[in-house]
Amino acid sequence: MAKRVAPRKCSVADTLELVGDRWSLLVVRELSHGFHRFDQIVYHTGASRDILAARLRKLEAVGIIRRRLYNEHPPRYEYRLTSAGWELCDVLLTLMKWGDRHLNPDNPPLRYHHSCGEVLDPVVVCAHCGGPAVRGAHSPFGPALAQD
Amino acid sequence: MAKRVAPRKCSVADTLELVGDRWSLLVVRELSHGFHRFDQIVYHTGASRDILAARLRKLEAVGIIRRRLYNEHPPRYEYRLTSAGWELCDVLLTLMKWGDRHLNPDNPPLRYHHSCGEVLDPVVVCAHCGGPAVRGAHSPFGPALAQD
DNA sequence: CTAGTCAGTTGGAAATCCAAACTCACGGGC
DNA sequence: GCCCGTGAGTTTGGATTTCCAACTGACTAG
Repeated sequence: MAKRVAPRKCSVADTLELVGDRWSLLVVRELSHGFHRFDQIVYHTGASRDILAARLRKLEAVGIIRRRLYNEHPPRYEYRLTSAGWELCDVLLTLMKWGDRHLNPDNPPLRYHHSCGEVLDPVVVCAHCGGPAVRGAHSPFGPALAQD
Repeated sequence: MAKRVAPRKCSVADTLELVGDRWSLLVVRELSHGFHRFDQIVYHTGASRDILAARLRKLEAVGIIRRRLYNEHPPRYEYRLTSAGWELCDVLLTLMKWGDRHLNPDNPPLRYHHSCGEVLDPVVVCAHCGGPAVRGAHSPFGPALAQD
């Protein structure tokens, strides 16, 4: 009997397994902005405290954040992005750009200065030629497509 | 009495409101790969049929996909990305890249040829200077930060 | 006439989410 | 000593969402 479903094994799915919920990426956003404490993250994201506690555990378990004791007696922890966590900021930037274009076209709620002096306009390009990634991407290949 | 929470208004949060669940971005992935039909999407994503139906409605309502009748009697629909939907592929590429690096470092399950002839290596850069976006991004500004 | 296709819908159990209250260990003011 | 405030959680009880399998309805192929 044939399998009913065969979810495609792919890195997008694998990554979403870790951060594809309502709050995880917002946690990364807050940490990247320098808010490291539990109550600050609750305040700025709107997540409920129990869910946030669970997400912090999960993100720590998979190596996206690291818990740091900043006070003994009583033990108080704060959270920091690991290098893997910082790399998720690329994802945040593309999400932000999409939202700026399609949901807040008139005044983006948040922008960054870039080290070049301009306001950052993040684009995804091919590392080899510098051309737009999506428009030039074609003919996907790899094990994830073999199963069709 | 001070408000207990004040979720930051930002495009990342707004975008996640639309696609920040377990299945929506996988739907976009499948559509971008040329799978447009309900059963194909069920098969390749693993989403349950009722949830998928609900997500397709939502994605259509917000303008990420478009429903197209391809057969009358019985009415059969297929789904296509709108231009806004295609732009989400940038998000998929950054998610894929992160997953390739951190979850599937040995053999990425999926790659793309790029129009330049190389295998696509997507990077997020500043549109003005071409430098890495994240490393050079600093001093965020805008209404989303005013509330702190 | 039977089996298969296909885009959903339905029903019920299981998991998850949420807001608010509570806990525990402190520090400070009086 | 006693009360209040801070801060990172945990508990609670109820609402919501998700999951899964089975079902529907209108066809088509053999």
